[in-house]
Amino acid sequence: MFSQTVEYALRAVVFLADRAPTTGTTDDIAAATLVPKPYLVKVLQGLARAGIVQTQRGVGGGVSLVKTPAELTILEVVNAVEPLQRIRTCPLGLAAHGVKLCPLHRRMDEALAHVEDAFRSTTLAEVLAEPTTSTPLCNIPGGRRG
Amino acid sequence: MFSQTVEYALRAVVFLADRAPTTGTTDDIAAATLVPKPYLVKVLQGLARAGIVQTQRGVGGGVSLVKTPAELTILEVVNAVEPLQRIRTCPLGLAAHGVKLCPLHRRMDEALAHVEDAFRSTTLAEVLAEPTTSTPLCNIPGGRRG
DNA sequence: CCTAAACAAGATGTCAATATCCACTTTAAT
DNA sequence: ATTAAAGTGGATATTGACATCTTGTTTAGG
Repeated sequence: MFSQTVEYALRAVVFLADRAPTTGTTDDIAAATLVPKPYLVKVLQGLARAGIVQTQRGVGGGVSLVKTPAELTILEVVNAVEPLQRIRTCPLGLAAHGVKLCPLHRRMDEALAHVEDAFRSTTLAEVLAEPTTSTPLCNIPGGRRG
Repeated sequence: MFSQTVEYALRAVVFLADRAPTTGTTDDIAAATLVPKPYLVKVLQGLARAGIVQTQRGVGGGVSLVKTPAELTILEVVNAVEPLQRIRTCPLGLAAHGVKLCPLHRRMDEALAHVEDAFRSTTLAEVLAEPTTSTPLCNIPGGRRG
């Protein structure tokens, strides 16, 4: 349902949010998130182009969030790497049929809308602040759950 | 978000539900749903294996629903061709971390759960019965909306 | 200036989803 | 029996997501 790339982007952003406003190197992020580093680099470049993260080259450089975790929503991250595609016109694409969705596609789009809403109303800070009773599940060295 | 195959399967099933319990040939279905026929055939074979549709070979044969539209849910169709994959363990896959999800993946899974619930609680009959004020958007010749 | 750390970017490889093609089997009707 | 409609199943493109490789650019610090 959610692509690998979205999953990877979210992991990276959660990691960065956890140590915000400090920067992390791509090596740090790859190690913590278990994302293949060469691919992680591409994902991070996409996040940088979208203005989600900023990068600093050279010795002591790294990647950091542009916004604070409290200002950044899951939806922004998802849309940065792979825009959540709502159904806006009937996929059958019959021009004569106008823009209103048939009942089937209206239902499917409603499901998408729910996901979109849930993601829009959740900030990274909320994700990090959530009380967790279980053992750590995100591999953040030294993090609250790691 | 939803694959092409799921979209195609749903179109085909909606078409069949609209003319249930009459059968339709793959040519009929392909023409109405605008699904490439050779691929539609594969999708229908999957639906047949999953027990969603039944097929009849030979002259006068075709495809029809096994259940009535009132008994068949969108979720059954979706799961038949591409099971909706809930997140059951943290994708980081760290064995030592048990089975409870971290806050990030719990949120993602909640979104999936909402989609699953919406699909489970919607029958094909409900989709077809829905009042529609717009021009027809599913290309069902002679159908209520076509 | 020189070096090593660290990100950038384009080229390439891999694989599964999507889509098509073709030879075969089943079946109703004549 | 013969024929033509109609589904079956395996082999074969095609495409884009996922992943990797290699070379280049930026930058802090000595």
